[in-house]
Amino acid sequence: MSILADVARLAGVSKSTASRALSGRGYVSDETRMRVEEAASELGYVVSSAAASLVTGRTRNVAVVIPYINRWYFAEVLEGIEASLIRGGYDLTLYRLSTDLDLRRRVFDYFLVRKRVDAVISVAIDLSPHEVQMLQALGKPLVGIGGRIEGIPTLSIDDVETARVATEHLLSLGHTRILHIGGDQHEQMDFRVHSQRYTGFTRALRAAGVEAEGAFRSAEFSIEGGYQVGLSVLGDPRTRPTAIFAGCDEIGIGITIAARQLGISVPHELSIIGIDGHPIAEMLGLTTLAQRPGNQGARAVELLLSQLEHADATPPNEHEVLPTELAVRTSTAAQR
Amino acid sequence: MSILADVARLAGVSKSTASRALSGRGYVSDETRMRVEEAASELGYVVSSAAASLVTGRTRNVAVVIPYINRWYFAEVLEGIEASLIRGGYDLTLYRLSTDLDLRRRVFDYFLVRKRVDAVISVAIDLSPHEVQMLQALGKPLVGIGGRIEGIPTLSIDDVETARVATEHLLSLGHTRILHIGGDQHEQMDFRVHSQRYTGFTRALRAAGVEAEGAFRSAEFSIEGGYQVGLSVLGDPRTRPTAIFAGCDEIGIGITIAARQLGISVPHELSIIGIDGHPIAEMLGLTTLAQRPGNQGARAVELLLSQLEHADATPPNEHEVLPTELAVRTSTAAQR
DNA sequence: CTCCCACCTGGCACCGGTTCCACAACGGCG
DNA sequence: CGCCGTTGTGGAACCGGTGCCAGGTGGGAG
Repeated sequence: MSILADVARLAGVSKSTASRALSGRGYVSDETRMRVEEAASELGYVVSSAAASLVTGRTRNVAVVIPYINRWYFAEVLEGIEASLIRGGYDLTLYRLSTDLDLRRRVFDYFLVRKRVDAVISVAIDLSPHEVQMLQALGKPLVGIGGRIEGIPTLSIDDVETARVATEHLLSLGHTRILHIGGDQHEQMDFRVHSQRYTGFTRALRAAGVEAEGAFRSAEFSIEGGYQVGLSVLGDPRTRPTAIFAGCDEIGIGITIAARQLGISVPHELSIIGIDGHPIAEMLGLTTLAQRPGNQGARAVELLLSQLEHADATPPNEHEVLPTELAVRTSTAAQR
Repeated sequence: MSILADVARLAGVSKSTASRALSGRGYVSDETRMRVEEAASELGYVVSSAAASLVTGRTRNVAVVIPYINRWYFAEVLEGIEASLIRGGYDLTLYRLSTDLDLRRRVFDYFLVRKRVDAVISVAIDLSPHEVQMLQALGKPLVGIGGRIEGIPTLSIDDVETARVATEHLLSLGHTRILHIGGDQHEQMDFRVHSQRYTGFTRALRAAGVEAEGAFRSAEFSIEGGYQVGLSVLGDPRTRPTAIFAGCDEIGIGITIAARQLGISVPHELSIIGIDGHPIAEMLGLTTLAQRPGNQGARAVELLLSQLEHADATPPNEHEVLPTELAVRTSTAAQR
């Protein structure tokens, strides 16, 4: 394991010149630079990032805190973040925060706070003012994905509006017996995504003069969750809705599978719409309001790096609303 | 941002005593330790991991290189790794290696090699001897998941045997027109998982005296991939197989959906078996050979940490075979 | 011709911990 | 009573880079 001093010696220059040559900062003649580079590659030299970050205070490492990995939306966001960071020469340190509050505290108090990371991206986690303040006190830029957080730049889709548009699509097809199968209001994710989508749903119904009472069933935010609730809800033809607005595509997919299993024809007997843009939704012809989680991740990195690269620019502590697009496929049709 | 010297001053002790008190190494009187701890928490002190790892040479950070995030098996492995690492007080730095060879080189040459990580877990990536040697030369313990790698401890299921058992299950039910829908042999993942499962398949057929010629179709390793190939393969009732061995549960799920769509009754007209233990497989009643990817990740961490914690123990450069368990559900039945 | 500036290089202090070593106090044992 | 081992503490040398500053060149402007 060779160190900078070895490289300098082999190249016949001083440590500082070797450092300049390799990092590209400051004046070095082309000839010297080449000699140093040669020496470095001959010795298989690589900088010690610990030493570098000790003196510069920068680690070129970004933390991502995220509640799930094995769910489509989160995995997509993560992939988007990872790809962008690596392209920018940054490492990505992953913290999965479960519902374990104790772990959450540990991650914040112990892991994030050590000067290991330059910045933090939090996905679908509603940071408390105290957590935000703590990270900001450390001078760490912070970007949130999935909902608003006071005082830091965040980005997300407009959940209320997206749900409203989805519901309106069903209403415009003449449906009035519409059921919303969404996430549990109590065990919801941090940003109240569930209740926001529910709000959009009821808002659309009310605007159309349709009764919202009893038009909601909760399900786990997964294909299995949608499937189970789908089976139970679609079983009785007398109480069966003519259209379902699923809180996410995974639920919608589960419902679709349940409907097929029960011999309920989609869209003739039942219309289904979801939110997300999941590839399986496309495969099944599920109408949806598509978002691009990968792009959200990439955008978050972009915001972060711009803060990191020129610290002068005051951070745009704004909430950025990302678009969703209605993709009408074959799971929704006019009410017969 | 307070540093150790501040804490020492506030506690009225020297830097070295403060360091000992906080790290728990060496002699410190209980009373002094308490004073130091108090001072530290009063100042909100946290160690600079850069400074610490500069002198100790340990970073308490493990790299994970993985080809996918948004696939069930990989996400499960990743979750298992993450949970175990955080419990052991280690950070996890994530590198997603796509098929981009250039990126792969960069990750190895540039990212992994900087003294940022203490160890590396490689998931479903067949490291070249050169890559192994490079990491070992840096003294970094290395564990592989998903297949054998010469010279380092690895763990995986026995793909050949698992596929053989799956096929045998179909054979034992009296099926002879069995199709294997698996991954593309050419575009396969690194460990030749696809060809190994194919080998197990043909081996079982041969042992039963069944012709293997033409009994294979390739699909993308995903639900959509299985669905598409399923549609094309199941369309013509005259050439339709009576049983399908899917290369993974995701393919099996896709085939199941395709079969339902075509009105083919499972298991009466078609038996389907997969490999993995995907939750949707369970939901659909898909018979499978279940593995526990999360446990594989946890086990890998265990191997790694034992190497890290007591460097004396020579690494057990062995391949550990993890079990798969036949879970017979409702997608397989005797040939009529 | 002088002055200034852009270019190039080396010396050295520093980042913030860890750890080795020296030293001191104290108790137990022969 | 002297010696030794255990315990407790402080001083100082690191770890391996970065970057400031000083010093030295050479060329163009005044």
